[in-house]
This record gives sequence, C-alpha cells and structure tokens, in this order.
Amino acid sequence: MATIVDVAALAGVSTSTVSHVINETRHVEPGTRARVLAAVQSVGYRRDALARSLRRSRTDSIGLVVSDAGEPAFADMVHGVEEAAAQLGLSLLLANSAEDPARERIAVETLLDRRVDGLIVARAAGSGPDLLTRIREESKPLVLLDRLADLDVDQVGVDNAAAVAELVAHLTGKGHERILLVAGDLRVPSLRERFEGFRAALKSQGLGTPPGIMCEGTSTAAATLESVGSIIRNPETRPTAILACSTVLAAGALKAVQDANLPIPGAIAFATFDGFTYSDLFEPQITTVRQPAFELGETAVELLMNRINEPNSRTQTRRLNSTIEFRRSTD
Amino acid sequence: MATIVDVAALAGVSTSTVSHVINETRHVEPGTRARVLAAVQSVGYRRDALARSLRRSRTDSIGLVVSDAGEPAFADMVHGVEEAAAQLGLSLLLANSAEDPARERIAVETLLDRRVDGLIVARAAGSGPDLLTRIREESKPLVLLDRLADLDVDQVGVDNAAAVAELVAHLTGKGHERILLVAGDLRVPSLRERFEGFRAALKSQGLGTPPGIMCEGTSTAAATLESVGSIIRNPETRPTAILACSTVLAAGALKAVQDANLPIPGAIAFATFDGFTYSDLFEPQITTVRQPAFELGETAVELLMNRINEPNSRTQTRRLNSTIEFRRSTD
DNA sequence: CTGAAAGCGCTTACAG
DNA sequence: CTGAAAGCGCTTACAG
Repeated sequence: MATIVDVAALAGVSTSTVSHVINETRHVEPGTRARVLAAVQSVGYRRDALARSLRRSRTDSIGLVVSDAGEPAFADMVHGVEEAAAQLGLSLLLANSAEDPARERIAVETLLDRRVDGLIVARAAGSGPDLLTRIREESKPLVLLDRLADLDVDQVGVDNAAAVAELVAHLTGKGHERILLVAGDLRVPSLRERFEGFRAALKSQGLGTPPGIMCEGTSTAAATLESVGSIIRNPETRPTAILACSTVLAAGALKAVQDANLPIPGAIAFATFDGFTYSDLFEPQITTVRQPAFELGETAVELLMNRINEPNSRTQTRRLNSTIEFRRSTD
Repeated sequence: MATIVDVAALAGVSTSTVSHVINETRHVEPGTRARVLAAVQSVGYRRDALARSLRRSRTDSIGLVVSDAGEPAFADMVHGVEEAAAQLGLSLLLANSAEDPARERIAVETLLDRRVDGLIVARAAGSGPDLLTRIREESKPLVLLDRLADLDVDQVGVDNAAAVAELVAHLTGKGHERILLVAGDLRVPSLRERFEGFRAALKSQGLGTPPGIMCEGTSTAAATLESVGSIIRNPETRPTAILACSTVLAAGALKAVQDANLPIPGAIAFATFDGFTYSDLFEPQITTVRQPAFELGETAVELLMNRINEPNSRTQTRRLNSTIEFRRSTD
C-alpha cells in the first residue's frame, strides 16, 4: 500500500503538504495541489485510518452493544444506528452480549481498546451497574438504548407507561376487567416499566390487580406456554384479555390460548408488545404496540454525538412514543 | 489513558518487557513479570488496539456490508457473522448499502481505509463487478454472502435450485400444474437462481412454463399486489398455486389473494421463501422455505478466516441447504 | 533473560 | 505559501 511518503516523493513536496491537500486543512498553491492530487491518483494512495486515528486520538467510529441480536426489535435498532452513523461518516462496531453480562463486559472492553469515540449499549438482562461505572471511569461518551437505568446518563427508550395505559384503557373500554399481563423477566428495564405501568393503569381505572393475574419471570415461549396455559385452563383464574409484553411471550401465550381452544377475540382478547410482522394478513389479527425501534437507534446516535461534542452538557433521557395498531383481536 | 511507557517506568523495566508480558510472547522472569502485572493493574493500563494494529498491520477486525439491513434474513446473517467473529476474538465493522451501489462503494472504501483483515459482502442489487475488482486490487480477503457471483471468489449461499425443485415437486405431487412464480428483481443473484431453478424444475416435470405465469421485476409489496392481482383476477391466467420468492413479495401476493377472495389452499395454494415468523400460530399457515441465515453468516466468517490464513488456497463456493416447513397452505 | 531503538503512517505545532 | 521534525502507542528484530 502506498503511503503519504510515496505521494510526497512523487509530487516533490513534504508530507505536511500532502496531508493538508488531502484533508483540505490549509491553503496550498493550486499548482502544488494539482501535482499532489495527481500523485495520489497515480500511486493509488488511500489514507490509513489507523495511523490517522492514533495521531488524532479520534477514530470516527462508535461501538454498539446489543443484548439480543436475534430479536427483530434489536435488529431494527441496529439498523437505525447504522443508518445515522453512516450519515455522519462514522463507522459502526457491532457486538452482541446475548444477554450474558460476562460477554457484555468483554464486548465493552474490546470496544474501549479500539478507542471508539463513544458507546451505545442496550444492556443484558443481568447487567450490573459496574459496567457503567467502568465506562465512566474512562470518561467515554455513553448512551443507553432501550434498557434504561436510574442513573445520570444519556438514554433513549420507549414511553412504556404511556403505551400500557393506552392499551389498558382500550381494553377496559371494551369491558375487560380481568386482564392477564404476561410480563416476562422483570430484570429487563423495559419489561419492568410495562409491568409497573400496567399496575398503575389498573389502579387509575379503579380496578386493582386481581390475584394470580400476573404471569412473570418466564422468558421463553415454552415456559410461557405452560404458565399461561395453567392460568387460562382454570375458570377461576381465566382472564378475558391477555397482554403479552414481548414477541416471544406473545408466541407462548398465543399457543396456550389455541391449545385451550379459546377463540380470539370471542372468548379472550389478545394484544402484544412488538409481536408479529404483517399482522394484517393473518388470523388472528393481533393488536400490537409497535416500538419505534429504528428511530430509537437513530436517536441514540444523536444523543451520543451531542455528548461527544459537548462533554459537559446535561444528560438527557428521551422517551419515544410507540404506536398502537388496533386490530380484531381486541374487538 | 496510561500507556506502556507508564507501566514500564513504574515496573522499572523496558517497554519491550512490558509488551512481552502482556502478549506472553517471550519468557520473562516470574518476579519481573509480577512487577509488570502489578504496574498494569495500578495504572489501569489497557493496550491501545490502534497502535498495535498499526504496528502489526493486522487489525483483528472484519468488515461486513449487507444490502438490506431491514430484511430479517439479513439481520440473521449479521447475527451469525457477529457470533462467529466474537468467538474468534474479531471485531465486526458493519455497514449497510441499502441496495445502493454508490453507498456500497463508499462502505467498502471506508472499511478498506480502516484496514479490516477481510471483507464479507452481500452485494446490492445493481452492484457491478468493478467493486470486486477493486477489493482484489488491494488483495484483501473477500467472501461473498448470499448474493453470489460467477467469479473466482469465496462465497456462501443457499442451494436455491434444490429448494425450488423440492417445492415444485411437492406442488405437482398435489396436482398443481399452473404455478405462478413471484420472482422479484432478477438482478439479485439469489432471486435469479430461484427463477432459473423454477424453470428447470418445471421442465424436468415435463410441464414447461405456462405463458404469463411468471411475475418478475417487482420489488415492493404494493407493486406485487398489483401485478399478482391482475394475473389471478383473470380466470384465463389464474394459477392454482403461488410461489413467492421473498418475504416482501409474499406479503404483496398474499394480499392480492385475499383481495380476490380466493381461499388458501381451497382455491389457491401458497408457498414462500423466507416469509413470516411463528407461521404455525396464524392462518393461513404458510409453507415456507427457511434459509439457514445465521449459518450463512457463520460460514462466511469461516471461509474468510481460511482465506486470511491461506491466501493462496483454492476458492470455494459453499451451498447450504434450506429447510422447507410444509403447512396447510399447500395441502 | 532483558533493553535500546527503529518504525508502523499519519497530523500538527513551529518556524521561516 | 511550505517544510522539518516530533510524536501518537505500540511491536519486534537485533544485540548482549
């Protein structure tokens, strides 16, 4: 690979001048400039980003650690981050923690070693606060994505409480008073927010939480199938509506309803967070809270750039609105 | 940030020794070693990957350019690549061309500037051969993913011909002789392979391609809805089965069938490549060719590492098998 | 068993 | 308007 020295030699100038021509960072005589550019072409010179980064202590790259690259919502966030980063001329280093705090730690350290200009992290379910402390120690710009913390950091997520409230209002409006929340792993902040939001929404509707009408702690479709199954098979505990807090929970719960031969929405209404694509084409058509996942990613980059450019500005927490697609499953 | 010089000073040794201790690259007296390690801890030293890469001309990173980060199949491939890379201690630089050859070009150049050790590319639909030439000029290891080329490069994709053949055999076995192939953009190699495979399969069944029974060129759900709609509304051209070659094509075609009030599979059978998740939970339950997208990504990394370690070995083309999930839509 | 020193390919004050 | 030179933080032959 040709270096700046080769170009300088061929053009008969110093490496300073070559550098300044390439980066347009100071005025150069048109003639000299032309010779340099010609030399660049002729030797096929390409600036080495590594050397440049080392010298400038800035890499023009950002790191993204997601907790579950297999989940469509996270895939969309990755897409949004990539898009926004590309627009700004930033490269994206992607890592997946697979919900494993140890892997998350390694991913963050690697990204730190590579001197990314900033970090966006959607934390693993069991991730402790020490990770954030570690990043702060390095005073590396950081934005939390989707899975927020009760800390003084920049973060962007969904307004889960508002979405739950709207959904509960919709269901109670249809006369439902016994709603089963399939809540999932409450260590995941977004799931906890939905859980808390659900309780608050019921309370404000004067309903209170019927005992046994929460289903929490399960994370797999199989486990959800089982626990939801046992709740709905028992007429004592059977709800008139089910609200699932993620796609995988919805899959398990939906299967349980089908296994119990309960028609939707005839015997039981059904709604879900995230959920299935192209729902309009299939039966049952399921009412779905659609997260603005792509925009979440874009916003994370925006917050990160703010932090990089203004290290001492006040941190902000952004809550984006989800949209609810109302369909026949809750009619 | 502490550097190797700080560590050396504190431990009272040379930077050579520090480097060798950290990298375990030559024997060091246990006592010295311990002092170095203690110094590393005490100053919170972390090796700068940038400087290391510059010196070694090796970055332990790979670049991945996908053509459509929004498509679930590509998201899974990204996931597979990430997983395999992480296992090998490689960082992943991700870029999306969004099916735009110009963006693809920029993405590749950026990755080349960053001196990734190798490149995995799922090319944009209109991508020309000059991009591959360019990468070869730099003699940078390259693997083509999913969208293959008729060139002497390492590549991994799906055995599309085999999948189509199996599906066609399944349909003809059910008595279908008029099958509509919703083929999509034939500039996309994988779609072209399905198209060619379809013709070959019909021929080997002694059927030949009925005129007007191909629907090609459309890439959006809306355009597909329209063209499939006009084909199935006309009893002269109406097929008894539809085979869609991608998720978005399937969405458009399915809508057209529903708009025409043709029951599936009563009036018309339906099958698709890729397609919808959790299909078993919804009606119509659609027969689906499931690509091993994650494995495709993993295999791409494997081929790339082979190439990096053995630059002069023979190139290989790997074809992974898809699995067909047979469901009621083709009963 | 260890160290002095060159060099990877850039950028950027400093000087003229 | 341009150049000589230091330095970013490492690795690695070379020498002892």
